[in-house]
Amino acid sequence: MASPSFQAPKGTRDILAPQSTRQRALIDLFADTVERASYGEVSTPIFEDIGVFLRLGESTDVVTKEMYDFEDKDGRHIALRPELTASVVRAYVQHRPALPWKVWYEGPQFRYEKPQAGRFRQFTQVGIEALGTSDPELDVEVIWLANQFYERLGLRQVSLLLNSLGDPTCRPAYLAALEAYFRDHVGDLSEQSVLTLDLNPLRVLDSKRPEDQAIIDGAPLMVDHLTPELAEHFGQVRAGLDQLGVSYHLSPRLVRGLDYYTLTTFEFAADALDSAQNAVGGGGRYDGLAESLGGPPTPGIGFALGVDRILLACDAEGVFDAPTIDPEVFVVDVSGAHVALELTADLRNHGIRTDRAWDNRSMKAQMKVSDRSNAAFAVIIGEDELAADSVTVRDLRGDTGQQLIPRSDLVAYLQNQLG
RNA sequence: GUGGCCGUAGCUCAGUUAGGUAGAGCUCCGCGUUGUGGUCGCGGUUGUCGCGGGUUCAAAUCCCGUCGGUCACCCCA
Repeated sequence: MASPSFQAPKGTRDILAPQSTRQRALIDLFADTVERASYGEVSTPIFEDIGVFLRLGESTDVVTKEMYDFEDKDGRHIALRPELTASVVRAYVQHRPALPWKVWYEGPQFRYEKPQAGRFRQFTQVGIEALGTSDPELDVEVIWLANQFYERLGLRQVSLLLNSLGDPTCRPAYLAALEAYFRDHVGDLSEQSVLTLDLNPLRVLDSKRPEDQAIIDGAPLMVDHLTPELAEHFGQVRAGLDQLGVSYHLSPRLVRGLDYYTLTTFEFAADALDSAQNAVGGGGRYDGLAESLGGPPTPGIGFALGVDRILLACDAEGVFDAPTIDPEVFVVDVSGAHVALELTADLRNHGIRTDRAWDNRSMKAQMKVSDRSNAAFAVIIGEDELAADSVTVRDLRGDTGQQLIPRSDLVAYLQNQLG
């Protein structure tokens, strides 16, 4: 070990196979799920003008404490994206695609947090956003898609929490009532929650401190303060979910971390995870966001799902194994004539996953490596085979033994054997 | 950001309580087969004991700092 020794920065990880293969398979499954519903992929920059993210809210840690921001060489104030909804809405405002605009995304995001299980400084999310209609059936489609994705992964212990957060016509009155209530009980609240109360009374509802629970349980609820129109919207969302057989728990104290959310709000919790970070997805409406980013008033709804946490949940439930990338065939060449070079190329060109040994090692050593590769067959070339323009194919898994195959028949023979 | 626990070979870990110049299993490499793996037997390689200071005749072991991991709060996906 030489003097400078480096490791991946705090809160970041190198993801090696088979985990990387598994993550890609998860993203492929997500893409398949949402592309069936006509969501197209959108790919936005990993960094943005910091102003894009400042619209997310002044009372959220994601914006105030956790952004990676810096000035570039021309003095632009840049931030690594801490989430993707703002970037997508920025792209919408910039390009003005036809409405409704339905998109999906995947990619890394960055938050300067203290790492713990299921929480990283660089983490991957997949998600969708749909802009351009307030139709409650769109809310249902969005929630159903997330639910569908969890089901296709094989997860069974994911529960959906549902709430409505109102909108600017009715939330201020509710916030005033909520704050007044907490002020009346400020002596019994935890110190943390008193601080939170000054920033955003709504977020006090999210406290997990035991001493706050009794007070939170008695707090006024947003759902009781919705305007008739919004109550109707929420009712239609619930009716739609019922119609599709999507089960959910009404969670009148559910709030979200980012300030842009309105109306329908939801979160998915992995019950198989016993850690504190068991939220594997969340989302909702954000009907004012496009306007705040300089666009026309445009309703929108979407969700983001945490890939790392979903994979932890898959581990906990023992589902969604990594697909294999083991070779089907392993080439052992002791001919001294560099046959492996063209043989592997030939097999790969015919779509057969093929690996080989290196360094001119002994046959014994090469056979050992071929066994370890999990390949089904070893293709062996020595001097005898070379002279006969043939190869020996050895069955490494079954009991077929081995046989001499003419070189010209090899591909067909293997394709037949491999099914 | 606050607090608890942890950091020894590639991996999993013992050794830390009562300081005395580093161990096990697995992996890996070779041999037992002169062209054949998986089982078995034999032999072998690998560590600045996370890093930096300090105490001591002597530190993996005690002290301080630091980096990293982990758990809870917080935050959130």
